[in-house]
Amino acid sequence: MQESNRKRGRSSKISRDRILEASLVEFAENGYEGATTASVARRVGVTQPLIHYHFGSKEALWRAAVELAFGRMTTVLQGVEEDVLRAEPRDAIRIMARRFVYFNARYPEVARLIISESAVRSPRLEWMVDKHLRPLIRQLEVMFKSGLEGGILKPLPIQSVVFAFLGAVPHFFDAAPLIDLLWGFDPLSPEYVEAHADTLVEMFTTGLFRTPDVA
Amino acid sequence: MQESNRKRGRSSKISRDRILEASLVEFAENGYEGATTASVARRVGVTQPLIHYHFGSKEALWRAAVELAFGRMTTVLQGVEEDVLRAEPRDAIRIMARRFVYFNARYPEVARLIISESAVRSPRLEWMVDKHLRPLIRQLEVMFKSGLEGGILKPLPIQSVVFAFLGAVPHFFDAAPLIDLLWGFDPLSPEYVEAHADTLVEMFTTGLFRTPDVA
DNA sequence: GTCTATAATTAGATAGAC
DNA sequence: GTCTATCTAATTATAGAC
Repeated sequence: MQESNRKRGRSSKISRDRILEASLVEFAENGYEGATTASVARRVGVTQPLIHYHFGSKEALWRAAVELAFGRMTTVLQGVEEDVLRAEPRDAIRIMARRFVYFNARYPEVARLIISESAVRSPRLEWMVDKHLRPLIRQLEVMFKSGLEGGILKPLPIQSVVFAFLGAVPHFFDAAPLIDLLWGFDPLSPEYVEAHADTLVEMFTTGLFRTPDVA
Repeated sequence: MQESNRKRGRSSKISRDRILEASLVEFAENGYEGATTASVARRVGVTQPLIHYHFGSKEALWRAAVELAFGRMTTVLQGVEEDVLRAEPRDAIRIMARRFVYFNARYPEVARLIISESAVRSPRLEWMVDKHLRPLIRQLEVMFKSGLEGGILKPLPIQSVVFAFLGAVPHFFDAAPLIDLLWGFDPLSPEYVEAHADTLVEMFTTGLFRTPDVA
């Protein structure tokens, strides 16, 4: 730990980290094309060329931000697996879902960063999928299949289930400004995070209908 | 109807419409900041100043694209209401959900355009919410409440339910390039649209678990 | 490691010819 | 209604001082 000059506007030992952190938010909010290195620099309080000193190019900065995002996500997912082993299968799935909700509440930029790149086929998307997303999804598929074989989950196409979940969970958190305008509350505050976790678990496990209503 | 010179690369009576249509896709794919008027012009095959002739500014073009998007959405939602009146309540909800899936498969840009603006509070977002989104959400709330009072739906917080649904449905379609990279199929093709509708209706009404499993 | 200065490119927007 | 030409501001990136 080097105790030095921080919070002085300009100059700081840890400015590389702060640039990286700010870039994650910037890329998540505006997408790759919409993000600017000048805006990242302004968030941190440094000059724009400093970003090139630390990262070389805008694209390299974006890659570093993606690494940071997926690093956080896999950390959380690995923590989940231990709990899963100890729990009754149905509860294991509930625990996993809740963890994913908490993760997205804590780091709403991560899912948003991924989603912002996913509508256009680009070398960036291909790199992100090959290096980070595909392995993660394969892991999810394994867990889903064991749920199927254990007779716990209905035989539904995993691709639809996965994308429904990946769409449903983070949207509540990364649309915080929209939710504030519509209803005047902050979805990132603890009570709403908890409520969203409860609601999603209920919805995805046993549905919205009161009576089972088997067709 | 003026029958004139179309499909000639440059010059066309209906180029205003084609610019508008292309801008909707451009804004949806890249977000407002990431979108460029030059790119819209290139999509259509006209020059960039022509956009300013027809729409005045980039922001006015964006507003026109939003009007187009919400016009399509409300058209579909009004069509739903007639069916709803004729159907058994539980089926009415299923029909509505299916329609929303079909709509998003047909026009994946609409939801994406909304979502791309919803992470940052801006005058644009405020305008979109006041003029278009709030009325639509209020309509949804009315339907949700009647489902509650009819004893059909579980008493869950509507905000979480709405955003889960608004996140889950379109993501499968606007992430088509990502899905192609992961699994090699096109979610916009009819069989996958149908499968996604089936899966979402099943998930949101009676859940993913095979046995009801009431806690 | 961080700055100032600046080059090269691209953005949104206007003027004016056809 | 559409184009060419062009202005100004903003963008990524580099050079060089401290």
